[in-house]
Amino acid sequence: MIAAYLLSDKSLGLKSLAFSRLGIEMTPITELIGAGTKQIPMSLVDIRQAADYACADADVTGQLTGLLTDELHKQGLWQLFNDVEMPLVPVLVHMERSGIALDTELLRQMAHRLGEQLIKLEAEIYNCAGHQFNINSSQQLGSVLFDELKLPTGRKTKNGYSTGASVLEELRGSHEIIEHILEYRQLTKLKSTYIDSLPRLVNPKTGRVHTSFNQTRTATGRLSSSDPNLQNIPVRGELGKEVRQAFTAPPGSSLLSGDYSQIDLRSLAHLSQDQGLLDAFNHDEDIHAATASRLFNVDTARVTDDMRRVAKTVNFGVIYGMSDYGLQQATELSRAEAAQFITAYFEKYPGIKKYLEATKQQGRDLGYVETLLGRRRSIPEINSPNYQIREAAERMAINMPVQGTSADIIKVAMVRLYQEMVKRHLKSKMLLQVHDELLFEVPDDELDEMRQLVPEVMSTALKLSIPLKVSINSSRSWGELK
DNA sequence: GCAGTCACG
DNA sequence: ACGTACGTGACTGCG
Repeated sequence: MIAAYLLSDKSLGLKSLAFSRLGIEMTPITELIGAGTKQIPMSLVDIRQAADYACADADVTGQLTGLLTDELHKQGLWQLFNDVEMPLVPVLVHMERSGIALDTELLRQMAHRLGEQLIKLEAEIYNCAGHQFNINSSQQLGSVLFDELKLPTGRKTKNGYSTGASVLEELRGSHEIIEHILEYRQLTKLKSTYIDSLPRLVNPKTGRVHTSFNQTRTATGRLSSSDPNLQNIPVRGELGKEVRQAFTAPPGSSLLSGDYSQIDLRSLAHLSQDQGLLDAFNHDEDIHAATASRLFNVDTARVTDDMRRVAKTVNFGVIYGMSDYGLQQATELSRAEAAQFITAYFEKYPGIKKYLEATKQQGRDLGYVETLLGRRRSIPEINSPNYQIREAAERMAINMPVQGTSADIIKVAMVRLYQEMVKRHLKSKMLLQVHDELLFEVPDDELDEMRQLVPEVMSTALKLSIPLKVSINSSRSWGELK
């Protein structure tokens, strides 16, 4: 763990660490195949040889421990490692081993229904095009839309026309085929990635779906989830919610979720100490409405839905280092209006502007940026002479401390909650983490206690300059949680 | 194995 | 003048 954590790049495994830190060359187990060699799966290796390799692994890991521990101390990262990341390991083990129950019958019904719908959609698309083609091929689709049907071309990719959803959205109304394609894309995505795949992944021994939570994979300190990814289960739209309904609690229990409200903007408020943002959260205001009121110079009560929508986009955009062009693309605004809104935003929140500038400056001076708990991201390209590379690096530098501080917070909450649940001998299980949400399986007789415990621990995980607000919901399925 | 696309926060 | 919002993972097509 210590080696993997310090150098989280996935290409830097034990083998390369052994070489760079200890000068030890570790040879993989290979066999000769023709002219080259091929790695043999461990399951097929002779047991004596496997033992030697296992001992070498343990030996090298032991030798690395001292070196890397020193380095963590020198970089001020020991506390984060020792008090957060290491205690998180058994929590993630528990979550992975627990798995989550899946209503495969519901998914099979959906698969059948969507299959029939897709056949009809295909026919309509072929009819519009005048011939059959592979709708899943963006190359073929681009040729149908832009060469044959002569629709106005938008962005291009390196291999041809872009046919992404944002391009198609702008073509909506110009031809009947566009809407069919958008629907086709949505249905095939959900069907192939979730509805058809998930039932195959139910473990026959446990009858549940078990993900892997990757602790050393991201540049910001977030977790990721893979095989299957349970952090990107659909939620938007009717169909999305229906997929989520297939994630269920067994009889006699419920699923319970604790969600941080606006955690990234709260992280930003704390990091920047911007007075306006702090005040808004301290008064528990609707943050997007509060921003709208400032941007449009109207009372909060007179903020319209449209004004709030723009403010929400700007609030998120700021966390990502958005440009006027980016804001224009994401809204109905013109480029000039978008630029005006960004200027206005920083005038109304001067603390945020100062903070973002200081963060970029730290990146330039030290070569890295950091979160509330000192987690670092190296930003070597922030001094690049190439405008494009440098700007991209600045956006990473702006975003990482915010996203990473939120990750710090929820990780601490997970460790504390798990330890408290063990201490109280609760049978409830922590199942999933989705960046600002924790999902639990809770026996009926523990529901009252967990509904109190989860928000209590989540909201006090770290003490910030503003309250951490947590919403709590329980239901028989993930899709019915609101 | 990469490119394009799209699901999530 | 440049290209254009951060972080992920999975699926399909294609060479």
